[in-house]
Amino acid sequence: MTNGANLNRARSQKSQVSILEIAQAAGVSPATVSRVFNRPALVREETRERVLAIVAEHGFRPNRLGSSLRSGNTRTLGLVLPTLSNPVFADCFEGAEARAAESGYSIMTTVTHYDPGLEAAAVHRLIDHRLEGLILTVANPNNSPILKTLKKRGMPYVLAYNESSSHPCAAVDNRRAAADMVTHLARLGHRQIAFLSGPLALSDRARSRLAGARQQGRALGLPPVSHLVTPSHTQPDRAALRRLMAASNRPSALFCSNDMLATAVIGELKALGLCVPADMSVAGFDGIRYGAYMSPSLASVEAQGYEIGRTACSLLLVQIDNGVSRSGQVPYRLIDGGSAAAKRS
Amino acid sequence: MTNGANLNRARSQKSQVSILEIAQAAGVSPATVSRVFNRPALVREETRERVLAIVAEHGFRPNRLGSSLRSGNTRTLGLVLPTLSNPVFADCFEGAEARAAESGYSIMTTVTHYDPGLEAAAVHRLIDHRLEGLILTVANPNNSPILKTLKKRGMPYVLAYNESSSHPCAAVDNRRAAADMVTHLARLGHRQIAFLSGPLALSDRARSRLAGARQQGRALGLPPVSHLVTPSHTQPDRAALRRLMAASNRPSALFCSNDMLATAVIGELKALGLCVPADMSVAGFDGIRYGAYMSPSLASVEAQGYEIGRTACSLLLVQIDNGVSRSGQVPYRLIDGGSAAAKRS
DNA sequence: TTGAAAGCGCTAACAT
DNA sequence: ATGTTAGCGCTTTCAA
Repeated sequence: MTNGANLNRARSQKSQVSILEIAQAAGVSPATVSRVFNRPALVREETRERVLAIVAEHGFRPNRLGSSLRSGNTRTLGLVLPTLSNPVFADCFEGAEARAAESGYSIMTTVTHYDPGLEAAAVHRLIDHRLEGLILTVANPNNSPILKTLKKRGMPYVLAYNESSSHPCAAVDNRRAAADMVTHLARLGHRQIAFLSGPLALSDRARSRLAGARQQGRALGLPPVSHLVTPSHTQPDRAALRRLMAASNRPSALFCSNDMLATAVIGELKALGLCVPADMSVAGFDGIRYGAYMSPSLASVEAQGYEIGRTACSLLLVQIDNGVSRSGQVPYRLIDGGSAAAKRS
Repeated sequence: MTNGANLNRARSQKSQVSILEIAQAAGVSPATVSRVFNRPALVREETRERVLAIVAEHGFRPNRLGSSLRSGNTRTLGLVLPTLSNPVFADCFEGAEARAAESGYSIMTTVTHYDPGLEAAAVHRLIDHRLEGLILTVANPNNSPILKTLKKRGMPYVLAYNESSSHPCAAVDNRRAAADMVTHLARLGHRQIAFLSGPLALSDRARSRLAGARQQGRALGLPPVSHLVTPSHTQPDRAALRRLMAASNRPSALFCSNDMLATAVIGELKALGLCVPADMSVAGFDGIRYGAYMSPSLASVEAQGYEIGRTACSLLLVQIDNGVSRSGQVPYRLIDGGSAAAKRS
């Protein structure tokens, strides 16, 4: 450990070219070198070129730490997501990162695995790096200690996927989207529809989608949409699923709160010897690309993660720049996949 | 913009509790407060508690920028991957992040979309943040300007997925794994095997896998394994695929360099009216979880991304600590999926 | 066990 | 158009 520290010091001494050495070599003041990087227009072209020549010669790059400490901006954003294993969040990362890079920002990412305890620790680890803002998906925006902390610290943030009227966010209209899916299932002749999800306390998206599904069920005069809670957000509870299938008023369509769950449900149903969609229609939510390659292809609601990430990042950058915090709604689209088909008697 | 800058200043003034204010409030020197955070054992318990009380009262967290600038360590690692849309890389992120968090490190991630031009720019954006080390997947480690830069700067790094004898890396043995898949296909009765991939120049994994496949083909006395190059690493070239299928010595098995490509190939074959595996066996590489849910399930080689990420991060942390750079091999496992079945005549 | 003082690399006022 | 100076928040000798 001591040894390691020594090595580190040795290493960093090598790269001890600071703005000062560049200034001396170019025969100018450090301030001028700084200007060359930050306000090149203020420097006479000749001087600028002389400085840049020296800079190139040394392979010099200004140390952001010094700059950040002095000027207060780190050009770094934080991204806090439940997981990247779910492609919809991976896409969100890509959208956010692409937008951030366009404005010269880098992104520090962390995942919470839907664990509110981890959420807090992870966010603190990020905040300590003095990020300029945060994009995050929380369990529940109405009761999130983290959001309170951020507000108190005056740290700009935008929610992604979470919908909220009291916080800036980038999301799809989950209620309406879920309602549309129910309408779709009803058109296919389904009346007994069950909604499957993980614990609602850990995902307000699941809650909104369930609410939208139930509301639309009522509006269409269907029997109440039942709700099956599985411990995990991505894996169905085998026993519960079996009970559901054995019930007398067994549903003819399962609407799953996300595509990973829907995919796993289809797998389980097959394992139970049932055929999708002949014995049971299944629909998901998110529109992950793999859904299209499955057979039958997955019926779902496409909520483009890339656009959510990109929008959230744009909103965040505006907020950092102006202090104006707005929300944005991202469009969705029903995917008419083969996993949800006309009901057979 | 000016307005925005003012707002920013107003915001940051609020959080102007520095170690100095804490020191004054606790009646100690700033050095002591610093010790409470970094070497608590050196501080008398009573003093420590007094300081911690004040710290808690103010919700104070030390500014890492100051600390990093002074001490030289940012507790931040960089991660450079081709894309996170491919679940195998998303898993890699999760493995690396989990390991990093265990040691108090945060991760800055960027994606290159297999574009060597982007690669360089992205890495420079990261380096400027004075990361302590980098985990990266490059197009070709033997001829990568970035790796040269890193070496020159003395920045610790570990390759993920890339195999190399001259750079530290965490990867599976791609040649052997591909050879094993060819053996598997041969056992199923296939003799004419084609290998599909994107441009080899952009992925040394594809190159190693092709080499392993060809070598094993020869060893088993099969006809030469042909190679079909598609412009994208994840999407097959429809026309080329059609030509391949129409050829007189048409292969009976397609070995794709990764699962995303394999998935898309299966989709295309279906679109051509062909049945997998009856008309054509298809195998992939990576072992993404969705493969198990497809029907037929995807034959593949599982190379756990999570483990690759985790291993790479462990190796990197050792390197940062000791200066000792080692490589690690991650095990793989053949997945006997239904998409590759016994050859029918 | 604690404090005083210097300075990490940079930029922003202010001065010229 | 450029230089001078001070200091961002912290840690690290060195001294007491």
